[in-house]
Amino acid sequence: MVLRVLNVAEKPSAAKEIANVLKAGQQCETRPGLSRFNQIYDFDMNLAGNRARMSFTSVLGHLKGTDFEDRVRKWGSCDPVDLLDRSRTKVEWFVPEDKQPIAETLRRESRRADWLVLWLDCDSEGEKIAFDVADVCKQGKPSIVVRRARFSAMTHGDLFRAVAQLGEPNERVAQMVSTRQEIDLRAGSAYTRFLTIQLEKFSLVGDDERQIVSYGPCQFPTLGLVVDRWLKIQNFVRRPFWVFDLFVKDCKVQFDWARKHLFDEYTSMALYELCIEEAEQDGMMVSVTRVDKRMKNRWRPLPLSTVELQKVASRSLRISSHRAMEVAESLYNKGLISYPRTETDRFDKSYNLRDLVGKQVGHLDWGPFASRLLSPPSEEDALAFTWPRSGSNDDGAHPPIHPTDVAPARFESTDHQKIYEYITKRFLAACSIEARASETRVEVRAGTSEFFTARGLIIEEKGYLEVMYPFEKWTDKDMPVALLHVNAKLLIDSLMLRQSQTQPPPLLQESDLIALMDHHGIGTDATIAEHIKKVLDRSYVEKVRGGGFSPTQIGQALVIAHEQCQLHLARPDMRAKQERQLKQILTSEMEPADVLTNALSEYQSKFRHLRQNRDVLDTVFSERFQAVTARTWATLIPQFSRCGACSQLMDLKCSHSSNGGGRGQATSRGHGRGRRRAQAHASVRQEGADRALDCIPCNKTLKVPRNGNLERSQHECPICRYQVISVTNSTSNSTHTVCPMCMNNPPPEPGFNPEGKTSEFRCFNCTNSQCRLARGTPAGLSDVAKCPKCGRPCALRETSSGSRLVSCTAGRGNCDFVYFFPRNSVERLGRANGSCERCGSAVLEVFFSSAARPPGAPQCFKGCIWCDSRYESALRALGEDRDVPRHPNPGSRFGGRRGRGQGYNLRGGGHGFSGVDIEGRGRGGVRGGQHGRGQSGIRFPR
DNA sequence: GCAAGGTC
Repeated sequence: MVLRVLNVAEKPSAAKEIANVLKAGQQCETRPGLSRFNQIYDFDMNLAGNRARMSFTSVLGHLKGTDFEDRVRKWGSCDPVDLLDRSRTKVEWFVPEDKQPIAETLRRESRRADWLVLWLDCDSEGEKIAFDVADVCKQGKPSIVVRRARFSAMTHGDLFRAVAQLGEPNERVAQMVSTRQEIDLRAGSAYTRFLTIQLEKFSLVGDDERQIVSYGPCQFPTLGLVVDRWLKIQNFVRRPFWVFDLFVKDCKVQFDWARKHLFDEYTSMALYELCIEEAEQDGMMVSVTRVDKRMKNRWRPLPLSTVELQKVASRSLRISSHRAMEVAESLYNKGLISYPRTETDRFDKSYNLRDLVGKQVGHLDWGPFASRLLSPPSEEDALAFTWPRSGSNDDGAHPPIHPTDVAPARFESTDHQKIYEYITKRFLAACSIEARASETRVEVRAGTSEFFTARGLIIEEKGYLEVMYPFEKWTDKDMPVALLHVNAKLLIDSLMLRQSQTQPPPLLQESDLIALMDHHGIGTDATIAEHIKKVLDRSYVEKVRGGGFSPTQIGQALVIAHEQCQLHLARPDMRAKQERQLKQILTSEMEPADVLTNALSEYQSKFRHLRQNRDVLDTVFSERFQAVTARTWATLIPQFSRCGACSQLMDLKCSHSSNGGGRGQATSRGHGRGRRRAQAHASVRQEGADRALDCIPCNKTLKVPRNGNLERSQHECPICRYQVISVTNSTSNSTHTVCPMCMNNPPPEPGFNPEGKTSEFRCFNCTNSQCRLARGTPAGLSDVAKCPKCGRPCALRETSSGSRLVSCTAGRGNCDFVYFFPRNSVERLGRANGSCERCGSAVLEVFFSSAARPPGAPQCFKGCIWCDSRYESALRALGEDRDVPRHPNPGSRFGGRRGRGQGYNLRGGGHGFSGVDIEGRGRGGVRGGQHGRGQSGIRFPR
C-alpha cells in the first residue's frame, strides 16, 4: 500500500528546496496550487518502511490572522479600555481573504492524504503556523495523521534525520505565540484609539492629514531609545578640560598625554609651566623611556546574521535597514543568497563551504581570493580555507547569510550590487584567516614627570582583510626609527596646553539603534527594520543630516508625557519583561490565559491611569502644538465666561467657516508654534460652525457645543470651577447646561463613553452629588426596570425642572418610553434590594410627600411599580387617579393576550396605559393634558 | 484608522 503524505513548508522556496533534497534524484512532478505562489511537488520516497507518495506544498508565513469580533472593530464602537478586557471583547482567529486559496489547496490535498507532515520553520512562529495548517487540513480530512518534522538546516543529513524522527507539534509554543498576538493586538488597538482621539485636537502634522498616534509594544520602546539619547544630548553639560599637545621634530606621529586630560585649570597650568621649565633645562628635548613591540591579531568576521547585515548596511553602505532587507529578500528570491532572515552566526558542520567558496572563483574582483582559499597554503601565501568562527546564536532554522550563486552580469540596482558584494566578501572573509600586525608602542618623557605615548603599526599578514576592502581597513602607521631607541633624545617641535571641553554623545545612528533594539529584544531580526520604519512613518522620529535619529516634537511629547504620568511604556525593558512572562508558558510555569490576564490587567491599569491624567498629555502637547480648534477663529463675544483655572474671562470664538470646521480650513503647515493664522474678520456665527472658549492667560482653547444659543449661567462647576454655559435649542426651546472644561475633559463617569463619536460630556451626563445641575443617572439607577414597550433597560432619572421619571435607555429614535412619577405626590425615590419575580424590574422605593398626603394614605411604596397593584392603589389614595403602565411580560397576568408587538390599550382605562400622547405633539406638548396635574402618566412622542 | 509576526 502506498502512504499518501501531504507536506507543508512555511514558504514556497522551502517547499521546493526540501522536496528537491528528499526526492533524492527521483522524478518529481510540479503542479500549480490554487494560490499562484504555492506550487505542489509530487514524488515518491520511502517513509518509515512504507512506500510513500509525497505531495509537497507551502503556505506564506502565518495562515491565520487575528482581529476583534465585528462588533468592536469600528473605532468608537466601544470604550477602548474594553479592548483590554477579555470578558467584554473577543478576538477571533481566521484565514484572511488573501490566504483563502492556500487554505483551499490544503483542504483539497488533505482529502486524499493519509498523513500530514508539517515542515514549518523550527521557531516559535513556525510552531503556531503548524497548528493553523493542521487545523485547516483537518477541515478537509478530520482523520488525517499529523506529524511534525524538525530540522536545523536544509541539508541532506538534517532533512532525512527529520523524516526518520517525525514528532508531534508542540502546543505550548503555539499558545505562547497566540498569547503574544492577542496581547499586542489588544494593547495596540486600545492605546492607539485613545491616543489618536485624545490628540486629534492638536495639529500634529499638515492640515487635512489625519495623524494616527499609535502605540505598539515595539514601536514605543524604539521611540524611547531615540528620545533617551536625544535627552542625554539636551541635558548634557559641557565641562572644560585641559590637555598637553606634544609634537617632536621630524616625527609625524601623534603623542597622547599619559594623564589624558585634567579638569582643573590651575593644576593644568602649574604642571605645564613646570614641564616647560624642566624641558628648557633639558634643551627642549624629550627622551625615549620605553619601547614595546608586540603582535596584534585582528579577528576575521563572524558568519553574517540579519541584524549584523542591517547594521553594516546602514553604517557602511549607506542603505537603510529597511531597504537592506528589501534588497536582500530580492537577492534571495533570485537564488543569489541564502535566506536573509536569520539569527544564526555559526555554520553547521554539514555545510559544504568549500563548494560555496568554489562558486566564487570566477569573479573578477574576489575570484582570485576565493581560489587562493581553496589552494593549499604555501610559504609565499599563508591564505587558506579555514572553517569560520562560531558565534553564539543559532535559530535552528536557517544558516548564516551567504552567497549561493555567482553574481549576475548586471544587478537590478546599485543597492543590490552593494549588498551582494558585502555578503560575498564577508562570507569569504569568514572562511579565511586572521590578519596580523606588529605594534610598536613608544613612551617619551618631557621634563621629569610628563609622559607621552605614540603607537606604530606594521601589518604583516593581511589575511581576510585582503577581500574586505573597502568595508574594512587596517592601515600601517609608521614609527620613525629615531624613536625606537630607549634613552634617545629628540627635539620638541611644540608643547602646548590646550583647553577643550567634553562633548555630548552623538545622535543615535541607525546601526546604534539596531544594536540597542537587538540587545533589549525589541522586535526580531526580521522586524527590527520595520519598527524603525514605523516610527519614521508615524513622524515620531526623523533622520537628520549625517544619518542620526532625532525625535520629532510628536515623539518627544509622547515619551515625555508618558514619563510624567509614571507610565514607562516607552522604556526598553517593557518588551523584555513581557517576553519573559510568555516564556513561562513553554515551561508550564504559567497557563496562557493567566499570562494574558496578567499582561492585560497591567495594561488596563496603565490605560486608566493615562486616561485620568489626560491633562498631562494635553499640557505637554499644547506646549508644542497649536490646538486645531484655535486656528481659524474669530472672537464672537469677548470676555464671555469665567475660566476655572485663572478666574479671568474667556472669549467666545467662532470659526469663520460656513461649512463648519476648524479642520481643513487652515493653510499653514509644519510643526510647532507660530503657525497661527487667525482670521479676525468673520464675526457672524453660522449654523454648524465650531465654537470655542479661549483663555488667553492659560493659553487654552475649549470647545463648546456647535448648535444652540449660548448664555452664561450663574453656576460654577463644582468639579473644575469653570462658569457653566446654558445651551438653548431654538427649535425645541429646550435648554441644557454644560461646563466647558468637563465637556472637553470629561470626569470619569461609569455610564459615559468619552471615545464615543457622538459623546460630548454635558451636565445631564454628570452624577456629581454636589451639583444641582448634574442630571446623570448614578450607577445602580441606570437599569431599574425592563421597558414595557421594548424590553430594554430603563433608567431612573430626574430632569432639570425637577421631574422624576423612568425612561428607556434605547436612545432617541429607538424607543421613547417614559413614565413620569406624579410630581406633587412623590418626594423621593430609591432602589431597594431584589427584583420583581414577574418582569425582572428592580424593586423601587417611592416615598410620598407628607404635604400632599391625605389621612390614611401610605407614606411609601416598596415593590414593582409595573406589576404590584398596591402602587396604583397608593396613587389613587393620594388623589393621583392615573393608571400606571403594565408590564407586558408574557406569562404575567397582563401579558400573553395582548397580541403582537405593542398591543397596548391606547384608550386608557382598565389595565392599559393612560395619558398617552397619541397625537405626537412633541416634547413639551404632552405635559398636563386632560388630567391637568402635571406629569404623571406616560407619553409616546412619535 | 489600531500591533507584531510570518512571507510574496
